[in-house]
Amino acid sequence: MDDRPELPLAQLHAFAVLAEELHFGRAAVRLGIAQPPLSQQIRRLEEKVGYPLFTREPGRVALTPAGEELLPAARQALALIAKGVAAAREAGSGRAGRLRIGFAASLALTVLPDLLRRFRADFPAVRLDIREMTSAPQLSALRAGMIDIGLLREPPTGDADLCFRTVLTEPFVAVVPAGHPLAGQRTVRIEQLAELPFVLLPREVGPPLYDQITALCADAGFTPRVVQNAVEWQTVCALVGTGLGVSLAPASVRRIRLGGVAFRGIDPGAAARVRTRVAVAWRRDDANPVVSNLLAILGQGPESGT
Amino acid sequence: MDDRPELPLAQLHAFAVLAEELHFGRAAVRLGIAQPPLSQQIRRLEEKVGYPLFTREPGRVALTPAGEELLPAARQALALIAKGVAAAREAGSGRAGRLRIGFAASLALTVLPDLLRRFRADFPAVRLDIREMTSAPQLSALRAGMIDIGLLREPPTGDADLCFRTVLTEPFVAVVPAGHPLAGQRTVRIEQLAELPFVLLPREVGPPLYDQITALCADAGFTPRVVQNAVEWQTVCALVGTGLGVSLAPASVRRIRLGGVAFRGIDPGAAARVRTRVAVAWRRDDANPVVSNLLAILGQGPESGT
DNA sequence: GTCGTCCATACCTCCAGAGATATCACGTAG
DNA sequence: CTACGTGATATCTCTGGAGGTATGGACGAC
Repeated sequence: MDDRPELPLAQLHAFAVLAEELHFGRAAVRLGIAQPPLSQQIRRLEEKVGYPLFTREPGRVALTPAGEELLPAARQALALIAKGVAAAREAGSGRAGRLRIGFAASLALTVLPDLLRRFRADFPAVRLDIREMTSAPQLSALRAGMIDIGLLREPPTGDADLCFRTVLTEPFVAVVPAGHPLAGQRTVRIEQLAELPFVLLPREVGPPLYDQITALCADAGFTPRVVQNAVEWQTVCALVGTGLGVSLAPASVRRIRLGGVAFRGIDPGAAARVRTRVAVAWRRDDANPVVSNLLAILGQGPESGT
Repeated sequence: MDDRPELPLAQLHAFAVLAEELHFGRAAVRLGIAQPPLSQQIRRLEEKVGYPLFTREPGRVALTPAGEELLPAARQALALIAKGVAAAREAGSGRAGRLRIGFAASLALTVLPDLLRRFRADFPAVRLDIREMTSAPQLSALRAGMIDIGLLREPPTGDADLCFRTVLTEPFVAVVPAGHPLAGQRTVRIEQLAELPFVLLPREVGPPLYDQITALCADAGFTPRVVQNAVEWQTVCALVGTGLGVSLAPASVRRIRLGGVAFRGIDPGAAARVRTRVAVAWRRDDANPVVSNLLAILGQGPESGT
């Protein structure tokens, strides 16, 4: 069984104030109580400590050596607790604390910067830990409590522990070497990619997105011949730029500025209307108010004018 | 009016223990109470903070961000107060604290070392500030609260604010140059000093002692012709050693080992029975228990065998 | 399903202590 | 001397909260 401190904090506060004023009357006024209760508080405290803390010679109140020893401890403890409670309230309200965000690399150029900027504007005291992760690891990191927020593509549906909300949807674009004949067209039909070598993300990085891309090809009557994998879209585009092959990618890869690679819209038709979804993910039972605050900001929709 | 903290320290303790155990049952056992009261304590604390501090998912208790912020503050504050109270008790009992001692230089060779050694043996945690001061300044320093204990010669009587207790008495000795004819005698009669130049302390350093010495001379039928003042007995003896003159000094100056100076007892008679008193002085109203402890040690009398 | 674990809730007792007012005791200043 | 300032004491009220027991509800293990 632990030792139990039996000093009410209120008494220590009275003690600290009296130690400053060295005058029962004035100290009582500062405390907002009458003088006799203050005398009692101090007496009780002295009883608990076991030794007098003040000398009361008529006319002058002074600290005893024992009081001298207790005073700095009392002051520091009071300050610590006041600060601790304030910090806890900040954290409790979501105005402060920590938020660990995992994001897919391709989003570093689109939704992420805007989101971070707006969140930081509203909650400057929240420490943001952002780390780049592909989609599948985000889901397990969320479940393990390693991150609080995930930003990923093509969220799975019907997850028991996790919630998702779509942040934006975007169509696919064809990624072709700049020198390739297809780069000369304004738009590309998916069938035109049928015979070409493909550069794609490995399926494990994000199965739903991979499946969506292969489904696009299947609808066009072929199975893409993947000659090269890369775990980031930046790399995929760079490889396409070397002429290694072509790819199908979410439209936001257009933001990647690389020489030797061209992005072309998909030709009108069913395929052009297929869009990939970017979603935010969080634990369904996460009570962290910082998470709610971030979701609220996302809920306001993208800032107008940007 | 000051802000008044309204967190009982006991609740913070319960919080800290629960934060370690993360289990209401075990934490309650450690606190020595039943589980429901602990739940209530935590609930009350959460109400006062305004936000939940723990998440209670069935099977697992965990800290919320707010609890995470509060915990270190609570821990530190509890430790601080425990230490502060312990220190106050040490100081209150006189086992720790500070003691400022003023002492006459001539006592540095006699009562002071023994006293300090014995006091430190019993109260090793007390910080001793010792400073050399002549008698008169000791009295004002005591009254002003600059020192707590004085060690001086020939204390005044009937002081309203200060108390004195005689620590030892000692006879006077004649201090003569080693080469002087008087140094050849086993004892000296005071009359034999009548025509010789004197080296003495200035009267201001300790009027009663000075008056006592001149009274000795007056009883022997002469007024000493003082040719040189020195504020410390060490210096007086050194000057006597140079042949400048002779002196009458408390016997403990024999401890001063200097070449060229001889100490000789006073010849039997009334003068040989005159003794100077060394006393300890303290404020009558001083409640500092460290002072009482030192006086108690002095009260035991000098250690036998030394 | 049943049991066991674990925390919350409800309800009760009880008292320490916070607060107030009135008064006393003691010094000091006029 | 009286008046005032200051702190301690006496006495009362009242309530917050600490503690208990009994029980409920949710979940997990088997």
